[in-house]
Amino acid sequence: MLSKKTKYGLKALAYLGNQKNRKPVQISEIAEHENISQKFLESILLSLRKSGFLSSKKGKGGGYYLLKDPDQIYMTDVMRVLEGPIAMVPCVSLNFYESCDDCPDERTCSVHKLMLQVRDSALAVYRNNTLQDILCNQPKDEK
Amino acid sequence: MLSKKTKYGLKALAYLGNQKNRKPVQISEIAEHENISQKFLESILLSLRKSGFLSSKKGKGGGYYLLKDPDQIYMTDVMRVLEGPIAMVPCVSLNFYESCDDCPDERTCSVHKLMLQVRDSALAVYRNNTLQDILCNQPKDEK
DNA sequence: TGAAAACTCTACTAGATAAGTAGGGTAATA
DNA sequence: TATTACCCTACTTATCTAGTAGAGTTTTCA
Repeated sequence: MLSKKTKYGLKALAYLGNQKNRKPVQISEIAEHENISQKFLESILLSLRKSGFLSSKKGKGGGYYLLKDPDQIYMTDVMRVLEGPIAMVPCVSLNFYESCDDCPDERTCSVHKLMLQVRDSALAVYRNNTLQDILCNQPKDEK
Repeated sequence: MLSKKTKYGLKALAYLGNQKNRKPVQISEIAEHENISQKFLESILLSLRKSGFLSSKKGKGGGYYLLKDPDQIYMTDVMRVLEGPIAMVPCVSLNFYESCDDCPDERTCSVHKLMLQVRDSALAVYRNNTLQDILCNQPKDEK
């Protein structure tokens, strides 16, 4: 299952991506618009900021804004920060590899064989989508 | 993450699939060979039996055995029984659909848009794999 | 027949994780 | 300089996972 953290994080990113300009948007505005607990959203935006997707401005008129254009923000990176490993088992993870302590040989492991394919297919989707691709306001000037 | 239940269930199915004949195999044998707690495995095999993948024989010389040939056991069905919905959010689930209470419109939801693709890609993998495909002893007579 | 082998079922539990809550602190801006 | 709004830590509640415990039932073989 997708965690609420990931779900809310994606929605917040999309909300920021849908802004006409890159003026800071207050947490309270995002929280209200997307039906998210404000305090919970704070912690999520914080981790997105620490990972380099967002920046923030303090004081009156402050808030969060995207650091990059939506078409430069890949879902692969977003998902790894919000949800963690893309693989369903550590023994097929690219970035978080760990061997299974109960499995004598990965090469003959049925689970490994299946999960490797699942990981590759998920990865293909995430690599093929940027934030731009999942916005509702698609730009009119398509390439 | 893949639950241990699913992992063990897949391993047990693969173990049975790798048997030369379809004689019943004892729980204890599977548990020992695959490093699984016997009691936990019991409950997993029970649910696989109730779902029609396995049958069991009681008494001396009893055990579990596959009801169908490995190439007739689809991962789509196995995963749904062991792990539950294949979709990462209920609003894109084929068999366990539920609308999100916090989302005003699925058609403009970024999360929906992305997770729909993820579901489809995972589904494609599971539909394309039977138990036969993930065994280590592939039959020599390929079609 | 009867005892042992082996599955069946219910109930309980420790530990981890998710999802939030609470509340004070700090920095920036009008 | 007061207000706005981000920043951070600690705590809590609920749910789920991965078992554990133990008694019960059925079947088979000697």
